[in-house]
Amino acid sequence: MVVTPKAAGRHHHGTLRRALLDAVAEIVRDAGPDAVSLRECARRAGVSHSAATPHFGDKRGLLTAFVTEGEARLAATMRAEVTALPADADAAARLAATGRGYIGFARANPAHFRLMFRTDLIDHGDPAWREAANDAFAVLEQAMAEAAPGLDVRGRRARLALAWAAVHGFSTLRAESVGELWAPQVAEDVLALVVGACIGQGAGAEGADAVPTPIRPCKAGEGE
Amino acid sequence: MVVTPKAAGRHHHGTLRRALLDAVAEIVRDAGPDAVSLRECARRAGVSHSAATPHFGDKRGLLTAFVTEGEARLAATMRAEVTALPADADAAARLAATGRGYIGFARANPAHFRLMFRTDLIDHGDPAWREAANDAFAVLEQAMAEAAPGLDVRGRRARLALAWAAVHGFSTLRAESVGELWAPQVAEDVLALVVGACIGQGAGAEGADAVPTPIRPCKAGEGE
DNA sequence: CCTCGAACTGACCGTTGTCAAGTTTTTCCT
DNA sequence: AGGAAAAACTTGACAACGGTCAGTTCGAGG
Repeated sequence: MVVTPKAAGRHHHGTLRRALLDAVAEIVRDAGPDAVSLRECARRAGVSHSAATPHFGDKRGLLTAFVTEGEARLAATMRAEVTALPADADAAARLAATGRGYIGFARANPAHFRLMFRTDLIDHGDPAWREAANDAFAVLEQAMAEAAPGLDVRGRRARLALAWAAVHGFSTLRAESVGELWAPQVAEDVLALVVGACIGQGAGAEGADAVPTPIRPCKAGEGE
Repeated sequence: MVVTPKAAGRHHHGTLRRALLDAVAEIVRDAGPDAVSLRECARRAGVSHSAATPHFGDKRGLLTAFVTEGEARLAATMRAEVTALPADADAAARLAATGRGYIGFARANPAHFRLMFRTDLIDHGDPAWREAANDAFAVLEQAMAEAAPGLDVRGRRARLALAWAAVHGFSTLRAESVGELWAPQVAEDVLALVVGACIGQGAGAEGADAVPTPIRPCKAGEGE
C-alpha cells in the first residue's frame, strides 16, 4: 500500500487518482479515519495541497470514491468466499460463506471498512456508490433467498436484518476494538448460529403482508 | 435538550460542565458527530472557547465524559426494559427485553450512541468510562447467563457475541441510516430470532475448553 | 478589606477545507 | 501541423479548527 509520488519536475502525475486513494487507506491504517485530510493525502502523493480537486471535487468526494471501492471489494470478497466452497456445499453453507466474506473483508481491510459506514463523511447520493452498495447487498440477499426460500416479506426482512446486523455488528465492534470476544473462532460460531436461526422456522412468519415488496439496502434518493 | 447559557456578565457559570455536555448532544443531533467542536460547544453554552479546559482537559476528555454518560444511560435503559416486563416473564423474555433496551437506547439517543463507538475520539483508558462500559456489558451478560445456562465457555462466548453483535449492528446501521430495513417491527423479529438462537442448542457447544475464563467487554489496559 | 485559587478571557500557533487565479500539459478540431 | 479549448496542477488566500499560554475577573475564606 505504498503511495507512488509523481516523477519530479513533471506536471501531470498520471495516476494521481490512484495515489490519493492509496494515501487514504495508508492514513487510516496509520492514524485512524479522523486523521485523513486532503492535505496529508496530497503530501503523501507528492503533490500540491489542492491537486485533488479536479479528480474528486472536495474531501467528501475523495472519501466517497474510497468507500465505493470498498463496497466493490466487499462484494467481491463475499462472492469469492462462496465460490471457494466445495461444489456440493448446500445453501446454508453458502449463506455462512457470504457472512464469512463480510467479516473477513472487514478484518482484512479495516481502513475501508471503518470509513464505509461513516455516513456523515460520504455522499450517499453518489450514483456510483449507490450502485456498488446495492450490488454488495444483493450478494447477501441472494444467498439468503437460496438458504431460506419460501418466506413471506416479513420473514425475509427479519432474516436479512438479522444476518446483516450480526456480521456488521461483529465486524464493527472488532474494527473499533470494542470488547475482546471477536476472535476468528467466535466468528465461525456466530455464523453458525445466525445461519441456524435463518433457516429454522422461527419468528416473524405469521404472514403479515403478502405483497412482494422489493427490499433495497439504500433509500431511494432524488437521483434515481 | 436545551443548552442553558450563563447569565450575561456573570463570570462563574456554575453548571458549565452540564451545559457543555448538553451542547455536545445538541450538535450531534443537529449536524452529526463530526460537527462537534470545542468552540461550537462553548459558543452554545455562551462561554469562551477555552472555558472547557479546566473541566475536561481537551476535546477527547469532553467526548469521553459524554460517552461515559451514554454508557450509564444504556445500562439503565436495558435494566428498565427488563423490569418493565410482567413479573412472570421467563429468562428468554428478559434476554429479549435487554436487547430491546439496547436498540431502544440507540434509537432514543442517537447522539450518544453514534459517539460511543468512535474509538478514535474517546479515551478508552479512562477509568470512569471503563467502569460504565463494563457495567453496561454486565447487563447483557447476566441476561444471557439466565436465559442460556449450563453452557461451556465457547458456547457462552458465541452467544454473547451473537447477541451483542446483532443488536449493535442493528442499532449502528439504523443510526447511520444505512439501508432501510430497520423498522421497529423488524427489530422485534430480529430479537426473537436472536433469542431463539441463543437458547436453542446450536453450534459451538462441542466443549472445547472448560476453564471458566472471565469474559470482559474491555481489554485490560495499563490503568487497572 | 484583602488575598488566593478557580473560572474564564483573549491572543497566538499550526493545521485544516475550500476557493480564486494563474500556469502547464494534453487533447481535439480544423 | 497549428491553434484553441479543456483538463491537471500550483500558488496564495481565507475562515475555522484544536491546543496552549499569559492575563483577568469572580467568589469565598480569612
